[in-house]
Amino acid sequence: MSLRHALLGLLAHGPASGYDLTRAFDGSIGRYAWQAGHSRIYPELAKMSEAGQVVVEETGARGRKTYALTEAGRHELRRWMLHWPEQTSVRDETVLRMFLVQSLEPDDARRLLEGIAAHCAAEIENLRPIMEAEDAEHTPGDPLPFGRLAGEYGLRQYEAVHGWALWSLERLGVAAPAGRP
Amino acid sequence: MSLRHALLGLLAHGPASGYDLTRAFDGSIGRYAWQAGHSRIYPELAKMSEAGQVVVEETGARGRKTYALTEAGRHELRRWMLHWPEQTSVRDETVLRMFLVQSLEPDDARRLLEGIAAHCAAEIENLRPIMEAEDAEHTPGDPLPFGRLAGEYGLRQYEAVHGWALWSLERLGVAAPAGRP
DNA sequence: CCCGGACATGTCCATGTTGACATGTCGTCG
DNA sequence: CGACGACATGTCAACATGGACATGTCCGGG
Repeated sequence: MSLRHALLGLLAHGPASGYDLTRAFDGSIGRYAWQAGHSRIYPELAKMSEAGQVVVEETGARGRKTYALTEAGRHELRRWMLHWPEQTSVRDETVLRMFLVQSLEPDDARRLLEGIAAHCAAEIENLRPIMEAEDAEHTPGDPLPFGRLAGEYGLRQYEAVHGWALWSLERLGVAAPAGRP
Repeated sequence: MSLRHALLGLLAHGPASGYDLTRAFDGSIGRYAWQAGHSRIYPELAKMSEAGQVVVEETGARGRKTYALTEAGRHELRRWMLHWPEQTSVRDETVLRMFLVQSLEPDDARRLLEGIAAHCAAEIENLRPIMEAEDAEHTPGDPLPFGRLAGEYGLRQYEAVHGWALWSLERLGVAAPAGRP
């Protein structure tokens, strides 16, 4: 049921077409939070329209339909954001792999953790300059660029995983290539 | 397709029945990594058995079937663990909410972030003593208890989210209850 | 000895999701 | 002016999933 809320949330910062929303899911939201292809987005927008949560604000060239939130839609988004259920839905392949590291032979585990650490380090190198550039352009007092919080979240996530991988290597007792007694 | 790998990974540290595996999913793996109920687990075990990745090692009381990994199963688990696809499957309601914080009115966003920070702080309070107790019991040199790495991951995750929520409150300019000029 | 709760396995259906198929338009570059 | 790539929307079949339904067993306490 969360696809609907993802769409409501994306529409909250301005009207968009199904195509625009599809591209949004190609970005970090699809990478870290929730995946969706156009084949689910178009029918869901239609259902949301039926439910009165969005309206077709404008019909443009090539059949483009620009959707906008209604009051009901905004209300439903707010309700969902502020009302967290006890158990939320999670399905994350990456985290699953981390839970299962200990099912590997120590040698494989070491290689995997080293790979994770390297990958995180690379992503951090990649993300940090983007965030810093965004902050440099930003006038204090202005609203933050949409996605700035999400970007920071991603960065801190990578830092946490990086730290975890290094800690795990040490705890597995295979991280001392320089050799200790 | 990852349910299969979750089951293979759980079976890697010892034979278990469908019932045992169901209970494993009630724990932290189901909370942070991958959810599954018994209605999916039993059929999946049957299919895995057909595929030769597991075998019924023992049939006990009450129709209990204890499954064990085969060589093929272990091989498939290893393949999956070491071979990461470019795009992994993610669907996380909590992260989605974090991505959409900026779609709320500033006042709602503040309340939400404060709630997140408080929740994380509570979970950290809860988890840290468990980890410390486990470490105190642990003899250096022995293999780590299964799940120790996962627990550490959860702890660091909460710490990261906690830090992010506080940072976000500050960046939104609503975090100075003591008042600055 | 009987009852309740934990143990234990399964099926079924409505809904959610993925990937392939299908169709057509607009703008631009050669 | 023709081809190509990006824009744009949709459907459908196969598969995954979650929750309800269904069934039966073992064990300990009253």
